[in-house]
Amino acid sequence: MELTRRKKEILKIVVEGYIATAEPMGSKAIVEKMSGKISSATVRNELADLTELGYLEQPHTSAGRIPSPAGYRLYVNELMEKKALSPEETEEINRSLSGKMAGTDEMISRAGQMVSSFVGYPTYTVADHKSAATVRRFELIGVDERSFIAVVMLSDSQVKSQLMALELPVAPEQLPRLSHLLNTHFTGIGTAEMNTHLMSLSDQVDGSRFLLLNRVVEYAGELLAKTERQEVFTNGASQILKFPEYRDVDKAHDLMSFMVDNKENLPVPMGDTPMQILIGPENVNDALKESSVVIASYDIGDNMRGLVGVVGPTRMDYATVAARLSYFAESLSAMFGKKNQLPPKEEEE
Amino acid sequence: MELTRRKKEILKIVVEGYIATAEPMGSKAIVEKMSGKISSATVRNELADLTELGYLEQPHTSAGRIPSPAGYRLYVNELMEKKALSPEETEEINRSLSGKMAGTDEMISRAGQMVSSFVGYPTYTVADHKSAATVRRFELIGVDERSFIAVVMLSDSQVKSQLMALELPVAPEQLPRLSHLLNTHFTGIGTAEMNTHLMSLSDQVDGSRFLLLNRVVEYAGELLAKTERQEVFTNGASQILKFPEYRDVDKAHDLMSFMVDNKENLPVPMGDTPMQILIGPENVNDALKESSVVIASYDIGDNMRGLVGVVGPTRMDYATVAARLSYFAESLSAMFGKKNQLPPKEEEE
DNA sequence: TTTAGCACTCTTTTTCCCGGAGTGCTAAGC
DNA sequence: GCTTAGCACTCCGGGAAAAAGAGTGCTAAA
Repeated sequence: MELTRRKKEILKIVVEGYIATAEPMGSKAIVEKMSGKISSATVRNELADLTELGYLEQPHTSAGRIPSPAGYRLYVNELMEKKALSPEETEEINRSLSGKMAGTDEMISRAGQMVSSFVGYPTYTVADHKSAATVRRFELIGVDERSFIAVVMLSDSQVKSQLMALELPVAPEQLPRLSHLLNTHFTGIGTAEMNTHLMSLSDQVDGSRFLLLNRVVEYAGELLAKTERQEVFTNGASQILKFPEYRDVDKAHDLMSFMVDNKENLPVPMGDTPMQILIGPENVNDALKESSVVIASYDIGDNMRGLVGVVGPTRMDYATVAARLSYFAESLSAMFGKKNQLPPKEEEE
Repeated sequence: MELTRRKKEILKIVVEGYIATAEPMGSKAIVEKMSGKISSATVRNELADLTELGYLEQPHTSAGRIPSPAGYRLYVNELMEKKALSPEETEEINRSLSGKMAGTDEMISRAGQMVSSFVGYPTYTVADHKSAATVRRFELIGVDERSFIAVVMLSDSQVKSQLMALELPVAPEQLPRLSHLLNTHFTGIGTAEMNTHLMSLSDQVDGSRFLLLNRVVEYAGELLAKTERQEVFTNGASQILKFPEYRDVDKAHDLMSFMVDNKENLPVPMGDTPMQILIGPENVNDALKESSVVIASYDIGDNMRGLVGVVGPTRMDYATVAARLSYFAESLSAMFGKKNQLPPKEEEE
C-alpha cells in the first residue's frame, strides 16, 4: 500500500524531529513544522494510520510518536534528501586527509579516526582483501653472522621487515643464495604450500641455513595470516556516551565492549554496494539490535578495499552521516589510487 | 604528628573497606573488622581525629567516612601490604606473554591490552626513548626501474621498510652505490644534519638519483620523528564504566575522551622510579583530578624504556594493581631483554 | 474530509513523610 | 586520662500521594 504524499511528509518530519531531539514528536509540534497548513486533529488521524502501518511507534499511550525501524528504513530509502556538503566541510575533509602518508595499515586506521571525529560517531575500519595475498618477493640483508633482516613484499605491495637473530651463525655470503631460493620456491603461493616446500628442502639444505629459511618462511606466514585476519580497528567509541540512548551506563558498556572486544563481528557489507545502512534489528548481532551502522567502502590498490563503518543509535543522523561518509570514501579511493598507482606486476601465477 | 598504631589500623580498614565496596565506612562496621577489640564510641573518637588531621572525609554529616587523597597517600606509602601474586596469577601472566612476538611497537601496545584486561582498569602505554634515535643502516632494494624498497634500520634495532615509487627512473644497478652513499653519510646523525648533508649532495648527484635519495632521507626523517613523538596507546578505556564513580555518564565521557583525544597529556613518571602512584589531585591534569594513575616502567633494549600506566578511580585497588603491574613490568623487561640481546639461547625449562 | 472540543491515560515532577544509618556529645566507668 | 554507654540530632534515601503536563482518541459538527 502506497503512502499518500502527506503521510510521507509527516513521517519525514517525525523522523527528522526525533533524530534532532531524541524526543517523541506530538501532533502539535508537527503542525508547527508544517507551518499550520493543517490542524492537529488531522495530524493525529494520520499518525494513527502511520502507527497502524508500522512506521511509527508510541513509547506509551500519551506520548508522541517515534519512528519504528520500518519508519527509519522508509525514510532512508525514499524520504531522506541527499545532503550536499558545505564548502567548509569538504575543505575540512580535504585538509585532514592531506597529511603525511604512512603505511597502508596506518592510513586505514587513521582514516577511521578522521571519520569518527568528523561525523561525531564511533567508527570501525577493515581492510578487506578480495583474494588471498601471497609473497611477491623476499630479500635477506645480513647484519652480522648471527643476525639478519628479512624483507618481505606481499602481492598487495605492502612491504614488511624484521630483524632476526640466529641460533647458529650463517655467513653473510650465503644470504643472496638463500634469498634466491626463497624467491624461486616460496613466492606466489599460500602458507600451506610454503610449509610443504620447506619440508622438502630439509635434507637439501644444512642445519643453520635451514633454520634461517624456517624463520623467514614462518615470518611470511604470519604476515599472510595477518592480511587474512582482516584486523578491525575501532575509533572514538566513547562518542556514544553523548547520546541519551546510552545514558544507561550498562547499555553504553555493552556496546562499547562489543566494539572493542568483538570487533570481528561488526558487520561488513556483502556485495559491493558503495554504501550500506543497517538499521536497528536489521543487524544480525544482538549487541547492535538497538543501534544502526552505516558502512562505506573505498578502493585501496589492486585487490583490496577498505571499509569504514559508522555506529550510532538508530536515531542516527543518516542524511548527514551518509553525505560525509560517501565524500570521505571517494576521497580515500582517490588518494589510495594515487598512492598505489605504482607499477606493480612481475610474475603472476 | 605521628599517628598512633591504632589510628593507622583504623585508617587502613577504612581505605580497604571503601576500596572494596565504594560505600563509606561507619564506626560499627569498623568495630566488626577489628573483631570487637574496641567499642564503636572509641572508634568514633578516632575517626573524628583522623578527619581533623585530613586523612578522612565525610560525604555528609550522617554518613560514614571515606579516605581523602591524603588518606590514600598515607595508605599507599605506609599501610598497604605488598601483595604477592598467587601462582595462578603469575601463571596467567606468563601465559598471556608467551604468544608470538611481533615488532616492538606492536608488542608494547599489546602489553597494554594484556595489563588492562588483567588488572581490570584502563591502561596506556608509551615507548620512551632515553636518547634520540638515529639510522644505523640503509638498504635499497630495486623492484623495477620506477620503484624500489627502502629499508631502514634504526639505532634501537627497529627495522622499517616501505615501497616507493619514482617520478624518474633509476637503473637498479645504481642502487648499491646509493645505499653505500646513504650508509656512509646519513647514519648516526639527526634529522637536521641529514638534511644539511642532503643539500650538499644536490650538485654531486644527478636529478633522478637525487630525488630517490631525497625520498629515502625524508622517510628516515619521519621514522626518527615517530620514535621521538612517543606515541601513546590506550586500552580498555571502557572498563571505567564498571565503577560507580563513573556512573555519571558525563564524568565517564570526560575521562574517556581525555584518554583518547588527549593521550599525550597522560602522566609519564619523572626520574626512574620503577613504579609511581599519582592519587587524585596529585595529577596535574584537571581531567584526572578525581582519578588515580599507577605507572610502571620496564626496559626495552638499549636506550629505551616502556611505560604502562593504569588509570582508575581514586578508590582504585592500589595493592593489587601495584603487585600485578610490577610483576608485569619485570616480565616485560625480561622478555624484551631476551628478544633484543641478539644471540639468544634456549635453555632452562 | 477536516476540525474543535473534551475526557482520559500515562508519565514526570514535586512534595511530604518516615525509617535507617551514623554521628557528636555528655556523663559515667575503669 | 582513656574508654564506653546512651541519646539527641542530622541527613539521606525510598515510597506514597498529589499535582502538573503532554498527548492521545473519539465524537460530533462544519
